[in-house]
Amino acid sequence: MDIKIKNRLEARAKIFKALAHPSRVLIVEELADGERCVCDLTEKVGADISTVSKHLSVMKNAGLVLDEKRANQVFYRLRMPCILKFFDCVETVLEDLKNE
Amino acid sequence: MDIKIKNRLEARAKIFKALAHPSRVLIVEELADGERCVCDLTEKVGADISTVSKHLSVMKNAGLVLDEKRANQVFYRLRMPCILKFFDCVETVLEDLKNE
DNA sequence: CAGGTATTTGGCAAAATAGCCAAACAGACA
DNA sequence: TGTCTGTTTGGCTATTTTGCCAAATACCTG
Repeated sequence: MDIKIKNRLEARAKIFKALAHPSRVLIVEELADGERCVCDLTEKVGADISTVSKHLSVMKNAGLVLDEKRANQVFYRLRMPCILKFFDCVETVLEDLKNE
Repeated sequence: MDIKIKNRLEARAKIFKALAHPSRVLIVEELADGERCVCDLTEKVGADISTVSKHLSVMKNAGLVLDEKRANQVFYRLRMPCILKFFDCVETVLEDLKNE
């Protein structure tokens, strides 16, 4: 397969991968309301802080979130508002599945 | 965490997982043009037909595609047109990343 | 029914991902 | 500087995912 096409497919898949975990979905939902520090997200997710930090790193690496250090806290926020529209679509899919 | 919330997060993550692989991204792109038989998709993807069949099974299980057997071929098609809007959004994300 | 094509399934090995702990780091502030 | 808080990184094991082959299945056609 053409290397260029392959790269494009991998780039797209990387973004979906960054969303393909329940904790990361929760993180996106939280960030939809505005920025959050790692500590807030850790509490919500209910996992070890190192685990949450690694999730955030995956999401940052995929371009889904931005981070900003202020004092000794790091705040994350959604980089792409359109991500939220994904979620509406997913909701539609799920509703549709329920009505079978 | 509330079991209900957990189920919702997992349901959403399942859909993203079904998109989180380069071959499956390619399959969605192909199906955007209309239904395809497994043999067509196998040729495009360039993997073993059993591999492609398993990818399709993941996607079907997540509710992304529908299958229909006609004669001795199985045709797959996108179940949710809004999935394609996902892709537009992803494209925006990628463009944005490029311009850094 | 026999043989052919198209697809799915079982099984296994390789690769990728997840999650915890402990250790390292960074910044604030006495 | 020493210590405290918040975060990231390294390292390890456990789990999940991927992809091939071989075998099973489904349907058509002679």
